Amino acid sequence: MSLATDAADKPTLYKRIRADIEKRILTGEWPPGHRIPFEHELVARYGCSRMTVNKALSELAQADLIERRRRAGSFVRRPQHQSAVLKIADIRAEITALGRGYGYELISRKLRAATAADRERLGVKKAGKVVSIACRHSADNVPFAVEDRLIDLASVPNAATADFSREPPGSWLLHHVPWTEAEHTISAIVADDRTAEALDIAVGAPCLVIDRYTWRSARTITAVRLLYPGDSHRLVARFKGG
Amino acid sequence: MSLATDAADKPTLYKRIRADIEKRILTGEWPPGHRIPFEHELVARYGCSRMTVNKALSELAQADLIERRRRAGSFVRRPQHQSAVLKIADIRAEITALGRGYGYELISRKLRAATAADRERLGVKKAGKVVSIACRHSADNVPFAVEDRLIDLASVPNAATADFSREPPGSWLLHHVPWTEAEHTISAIVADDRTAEALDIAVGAPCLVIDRYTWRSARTITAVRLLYPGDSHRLVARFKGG
DNA sequence: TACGATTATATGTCTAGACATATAAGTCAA
DNA sequence: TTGACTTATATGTCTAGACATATAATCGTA
Repeated sequence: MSLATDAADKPTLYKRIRADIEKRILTGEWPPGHRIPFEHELVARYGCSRMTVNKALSELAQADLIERRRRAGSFVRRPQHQSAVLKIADIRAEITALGRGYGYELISRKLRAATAADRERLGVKKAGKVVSIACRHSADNVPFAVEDRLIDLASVPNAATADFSREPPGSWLLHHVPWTEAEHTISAIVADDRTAEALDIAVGAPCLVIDRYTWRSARTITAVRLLYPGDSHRLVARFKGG
Repeated sequence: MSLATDAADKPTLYKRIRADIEKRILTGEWPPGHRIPFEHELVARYGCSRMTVNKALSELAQADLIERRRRAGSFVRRPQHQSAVLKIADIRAEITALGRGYGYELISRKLRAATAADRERLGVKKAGKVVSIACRHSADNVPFAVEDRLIDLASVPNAATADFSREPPGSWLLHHVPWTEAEHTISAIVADDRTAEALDIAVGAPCLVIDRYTWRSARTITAVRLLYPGDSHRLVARFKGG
């Protein structure tokens, strides 16, 4: 029988079933489109109840490894190369995680009625007030990134009185705004005069640009543009698991 | 009772429980760290069995929205701003999705014993054979990206005989290699002479660089570097759900 | 042959229990 | 006060059933 052949750390049964199937998919033994055994077959093979194999298969389905179709069975999905998880850390956390000294400097902070450009950038229609912030992050006193941010006060009223001279707006928002969705756009530019000076790099040096729009259930919260020296900063995105 | 008050499309009970909790987290009513009701409390509230609420909570845990701790309860996790889903499409699919004409051109293909540099790039120790490919993708006859790829023949032996003069190696691999993991590193550079010529842009223009390493259960499959004109190409990463 | 109705079946959801297990919290002794 | 021991409890896993439901396959009819 297949019980307890390698039960060194004794994983639970449904996890073993899940791992067994995952392995066959990973090795290519069961290629995309392959129909994996029916629940009742797995029940027979593992000698357990249907709920147990159902739990294993449900998790595989939730992780997009298999697709389940009523009456037809469960099928291996084709790999989705295009989907990767990108970890864009809070800058302060990122720098301290690297064991380097974090520095922050507020360059400007303005409270104003939203201009047409502001409204377009935030994707809102109604007029309202915004806070515009420019600041700089540094690691061991070397410029790390410059930030240009707009906060919609209609969504985050107490940002009007927050003290951004000490706390970076990203960290402040992280701790004061509950749950958010965000969209990041990544591109590359070359440094103009102002950027080059702020980042202490040469004019014409490559910069990585992250534009991030954050909202909560259709309410825009903030729009931010981050500029990093392109030759020293890298973003890592990992596909599926790990 | 709470049954069927808005059962327009009649979602199942466990899904309704999950949605209810998700909503409270999203709105901030239950902030990060908040302990959500115990299973037995939800059982009482919804008048169902524990397995049903357990299924709802398990899925929320699998989606990283909550954290479950034995004896302590289940807690709302803090939003992970840094985690975003980046969709890096197959280039051909991306271009055709834009409604533009896809063009592909093989620049060079070499089969050789892995050099020390190849081995380092692939992250393998043993000597073996590799295929080195350079090619160019274009949209409506305008250069879209240049690709520089290395395939480990120890992992993908039939890549030795694949015809990459017609089919891009990315598409070929997608259809011939079962399931993979990948890591993407995104950075910015300025175009050197060779890159500028290949992409038909000016020397010194910004380029977005994607380095992708693909493997399957610790076996390296391929390493690829993609160079895009930085001012025209953008990567979009969306955070959590949607 | 084409189409509509029927049937068989695999998954979807749910129950009312059970025992296992990690651990927060309380208890007691050094 | 501190550390070791005990206990209570919430989650983790599992069972042996049940009925619901979507749909592939079959059958019958035009």
